Amino acid sequence: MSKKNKPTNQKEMSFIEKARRTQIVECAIETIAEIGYAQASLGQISKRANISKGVISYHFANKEDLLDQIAIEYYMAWQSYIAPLIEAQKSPKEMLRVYIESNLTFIEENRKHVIAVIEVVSNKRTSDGKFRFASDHDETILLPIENILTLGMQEGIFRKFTRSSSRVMALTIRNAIDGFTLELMKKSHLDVQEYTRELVTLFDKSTKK
Amino acid sequence: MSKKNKPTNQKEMSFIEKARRTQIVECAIETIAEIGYAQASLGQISKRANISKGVISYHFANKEDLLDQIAIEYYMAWQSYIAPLIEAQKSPKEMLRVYIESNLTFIEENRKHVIAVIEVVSNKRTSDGKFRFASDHDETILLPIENILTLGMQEGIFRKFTRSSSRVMALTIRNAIDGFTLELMKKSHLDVQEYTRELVTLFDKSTKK
Amino acid sequence: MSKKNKPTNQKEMSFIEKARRTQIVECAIETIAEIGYAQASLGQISKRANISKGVISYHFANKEDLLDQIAIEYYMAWQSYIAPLIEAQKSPKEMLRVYIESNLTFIEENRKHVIAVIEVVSNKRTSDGKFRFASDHDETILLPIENILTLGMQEGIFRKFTRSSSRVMALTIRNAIDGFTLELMKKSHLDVQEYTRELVTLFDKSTKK
Amino acid sequence: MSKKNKPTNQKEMSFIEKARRTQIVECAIETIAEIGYAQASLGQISKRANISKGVISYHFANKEDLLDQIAIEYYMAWQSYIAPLIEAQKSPKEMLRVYIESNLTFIEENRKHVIAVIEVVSNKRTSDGKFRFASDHDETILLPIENILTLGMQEGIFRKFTRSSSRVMALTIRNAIDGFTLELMKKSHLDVQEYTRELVTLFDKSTKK
DNA sequence: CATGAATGAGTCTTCATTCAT
DNA sequence: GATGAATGAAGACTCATTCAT
Repeated sequence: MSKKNKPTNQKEMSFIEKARRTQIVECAIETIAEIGYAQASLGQISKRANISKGVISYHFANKEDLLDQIAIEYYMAWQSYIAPLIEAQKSPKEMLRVYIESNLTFIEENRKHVIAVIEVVSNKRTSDGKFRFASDHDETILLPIENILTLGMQEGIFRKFTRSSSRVMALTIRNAIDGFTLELMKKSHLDVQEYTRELVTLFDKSTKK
Repeated sequence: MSKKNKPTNQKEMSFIEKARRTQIVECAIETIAEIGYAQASLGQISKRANISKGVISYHFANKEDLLDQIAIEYYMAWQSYIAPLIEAQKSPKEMLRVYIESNLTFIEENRKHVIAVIEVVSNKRTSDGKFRFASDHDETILLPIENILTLGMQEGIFRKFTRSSSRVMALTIRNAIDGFTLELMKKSHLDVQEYTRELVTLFDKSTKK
Repeated sequence: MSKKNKPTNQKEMSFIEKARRTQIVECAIETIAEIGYAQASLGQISKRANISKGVISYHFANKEDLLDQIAIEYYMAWQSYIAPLIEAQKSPKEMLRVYIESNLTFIEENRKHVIAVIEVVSNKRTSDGKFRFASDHDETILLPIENILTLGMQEGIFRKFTRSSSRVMALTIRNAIDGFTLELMKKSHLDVQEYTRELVTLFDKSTKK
Repeated sequence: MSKKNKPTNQKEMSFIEKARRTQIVECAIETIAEIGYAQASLGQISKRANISKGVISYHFANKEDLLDQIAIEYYMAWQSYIAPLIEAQKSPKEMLRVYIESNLTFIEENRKHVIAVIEVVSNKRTSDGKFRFASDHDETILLPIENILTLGMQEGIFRKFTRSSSRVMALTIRNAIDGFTLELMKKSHLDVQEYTRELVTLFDKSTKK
């Protein structure tokens, strides 16, 4: 069955098929993290995977399909790691702290994957030059943060946020987290604990009443 | 005389030479901003400049040279716009406010250039896969912010910052500013005034004693 | 036992084997007729047959073997449809009329198969670039027509034909019939009755004394 | 200037550009005639032209553009050879004779080109599997023949033709001529004079009153 | 100075074929 | 018998770079 028509339909995939795809995606992540998006050709990826170039084409409709998968898998792993930790918190303040902590922990433990996702996402444009993922990002990434802010405001713990100011706040938090990834790329011996503590303090202060 | 040996030595360039280079750099910026780093081939750039592909090769040692120039020119323009405004301020608090304000203003007025620089910098790696600009970034971009923070701390206006916490603070401020660019790419009708106000408030609170 | 050694030896084939081959050949015909010779990969054919690509390789020595089979089966079906109708005629004039009529009828009823055969035959070359089927064509396709012409000449019904002129006549008749197929491909609503009548008239006149 | 936007706009082409294109088109013709449409890759063509593969891509937007050019150039050469000869004739009967004669002569003198055109045209399909050139063919190739037939009928020299019967007649004439090309491919020592004479006789009889 | 032309390495993709299960 | 998986060669096309004019 061709992958052309249902590239992401995992329901009908055999176990071995899923394993292969996962392996290839992992190699793609490794490759992008190591040599960068621009240099990460299918040839480079297949070389690292010790497979023939054709295997990738066999399991993925095209390069875009493979690259998308990197983002999709990452998002799912991220989601299932972060969400329960947040939900376990009672106060918005704790939620925000845990959001920052868990994100940084997740990033540290999945360095290469995060790097690869960032490269893929930031290089992804539609044929008319517009960015893809733009609208997705707001709904799936920012909204949860904004919800925490709104909750904190309603409970009287956080300062007052308008629509627009909670959006800027959420963006800044997210940018701080994403920026941490880049910092981690440059300095692999970064003290994550400390970085986390500082960010928590910073946003604790900036959200306080 | 070929540019091979002295690609960035502007001293010996004739006026016409400089003009040509500037024109090409501008077209490169335009091109990258419009269609993205990956699609911005020398062919595309020369097409937008209405010149032959060879001209670029004549004036720049290679593509990398051209791309670097985008970052260099941007940094210089940025520097000469921001620096005097900061220096005109008396208190660290005002400096920080002006830093944020002037950066956002500068970005809004140079959208395409900023976008291009971000694409170039984030895709630039050395042949062994490491990021270039990494060390530059700390000294030229972060240090000035850290200096403001240190000053504010010494004057007793800002809270206490350790080496590491002022670094995280500076990074977060910078990430907020850079992130604003991306937001501006996605939503061109963004209210810059408002965004600026929110960021100033946010970092005012987070640096306060 | 692999088909490698006796790809066309139908004697030793089991019933199921024959059925499978027939099914695959039919799908190949369908595919070529629909998307053209160049696009008709084994993948496309197997997709239409709802079988795996490997099955084709299992039942046919190679792609060429499968393609040849299309021509062979067609020729046999054509032969057994046409021959008895011709033989049932008494006069050469009637034979010619029936030849034309029966060919056009056969073509109309086997559109896809004819199209596929034409595509296969016209794209088939030996490794040194020469056409295959070239010599076959003369003996199996043209000779029967020439025989009718000779007969008609001997009986004094047709005009005089030399070796060479009966060959040209036969070729022209055959070209008219094959050309009808192409016309049918372009205009599926062609009035076959009418087309037949015109051709019969045309060649009736051109063979008359 | 990219060939993408104006692949066939010959007005703006320099002399040297036209020469190169012509040379490449000629090599493409040679290649297709020799090894067939399916085997005629850009690599094969460039090899025969003793140029790098990239040169073809430089001068033609894509393979289709090159292949189309073969047909276009042929049609123009054919047109300018045939048309004046026909127009010089006074009676429809002579026109038909000259049409057949000049076509066969032209084909003999441009064997390879004709072969290439036939292969290109017969393999050309749109993305949905339909033939291209189909509608063109009727207007540019068949109409002129039909006009001769109509004229002959009006002058009382030819037998009566309805819309549909003149179409079939024209098709048959054209098929005879195109079929001659295939015959010439198979038997290069064909006596063209004789073939021509036979065809003229054949269609003379079949159009007579 | 500028250009058009050419190159050749490299990109993604397709495909006939093989093979272990 | 049948299949999914894998291969590797070949395909068209892109592009940074070089060079003669």
